[in-house]
Amino acid sequence: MGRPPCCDKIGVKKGPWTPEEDIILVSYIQQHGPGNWRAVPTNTGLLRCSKSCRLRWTNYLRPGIKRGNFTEHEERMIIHLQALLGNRWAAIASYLPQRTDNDIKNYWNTHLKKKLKKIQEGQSTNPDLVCRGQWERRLQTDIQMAKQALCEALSPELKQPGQYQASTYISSTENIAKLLQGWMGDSPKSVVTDDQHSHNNKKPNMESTKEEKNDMELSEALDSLFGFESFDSSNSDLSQSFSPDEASISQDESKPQEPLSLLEKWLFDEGAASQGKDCFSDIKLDEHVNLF
DNA sequence: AATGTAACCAACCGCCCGGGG
DNA sequence: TCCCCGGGCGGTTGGTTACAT
Repeated sequence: MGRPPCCDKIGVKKGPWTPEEDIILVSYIQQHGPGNWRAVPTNTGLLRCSKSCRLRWTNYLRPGIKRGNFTEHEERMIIHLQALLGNRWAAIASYLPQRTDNDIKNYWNTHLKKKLKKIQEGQSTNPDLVCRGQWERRLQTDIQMAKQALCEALSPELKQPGQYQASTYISSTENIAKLLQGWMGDSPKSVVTDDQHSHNNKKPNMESTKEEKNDMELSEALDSLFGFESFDSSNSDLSQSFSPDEASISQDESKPQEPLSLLEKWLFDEGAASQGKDCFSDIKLDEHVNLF
C-alpha cells in the first residue's frame, strides 16, 4: 500500500557482479551502513534488485568473511550444528561468523553430505543405532529450541538494531581488495572483463601467493579511495581464537543472529563436560565418530 | 589437443514472516 | 483485520574450472 515495489524487474541486471558495481555498493554501505536495501539501487544507480544487493553484501562483500578451505575444526562444527539444527544455514552460520550461510550450505552440499553418506553406508549394517541417534538428537534439539525461545521471550533485545557501527565492517578491506584485483591495476593486462572478474571471484585459493601479495597494496589503495581505517588482515582471522562471544561481536549487524545464549552455551558446555576439553576437537556423535 | 564429466560456487528463485499502512 | 512490502532464508540453477579419458 503506497510503498514502491522492491524492484520492478524491468531493467534489472542479473548475473555476476562487476568490480565497478561492487565498489559502488561498498562505498554506499560504507556511508550509510547495511540495511534499507530497497533504497540502495535507487540511491546508487545500481541496476540491481535490492535483494541482489543484500545478497552480494552478505555473501561476498561483507567484512570478516573468510573464503576458501574449511578447516577441520570448521567442518566438525558444521557437522555438529547441522545434526542439531538441521538445514538452518543462517543459524549455523551465526556460530561461524567468518563464513556465510551460502558458503556453509555449498560446502555441506558439495563435501560434507558425500562424506556423511559414505559413513552412513558403512553403518547400514546397524540401522537401529543410527535411528536411535537421530531420534535422540532431534529430541534434544526440540527441547533446546523451546528453551531458547523461552529465553528470548524473557530477555529484552540484546542488540541495538538501528545502531550502525562503521568499524564493524570498515575493519575489513580484504574482501574488497580482492574484488578490485586487476580492476585498479594500471597495466592493460589487469583490466578485467565481467567474465574475468567472475573468474577472479572464484577459486580464491588459487594463486594465493599472488593474491596475498596484491592484497596489501590493494588494501592501501582502498584506504585512500574510501577512507577506510587501516586494516590489518589478521584481524579478520578469528578462527584461531574463536569463541562464541566473539561471534556476536563480529556478526554482521544486518544479519540477526540467535542470541548466543542457551543453545550455544549448551553446545559448548556439552562438549566440554563430556570431553573435558575442547568439545569440537572430539565430537561425540554416533554416526560421525569415524568421520575424520 | 579435443571432448566429456565432475566439482565448485555465485547468484537467483520462491516462500515465509513480521511490520507498516 | 487485512493487505502489501521488505527482508531473511533455504533450495536450486547455471556458469566456470579442473580433471579424466
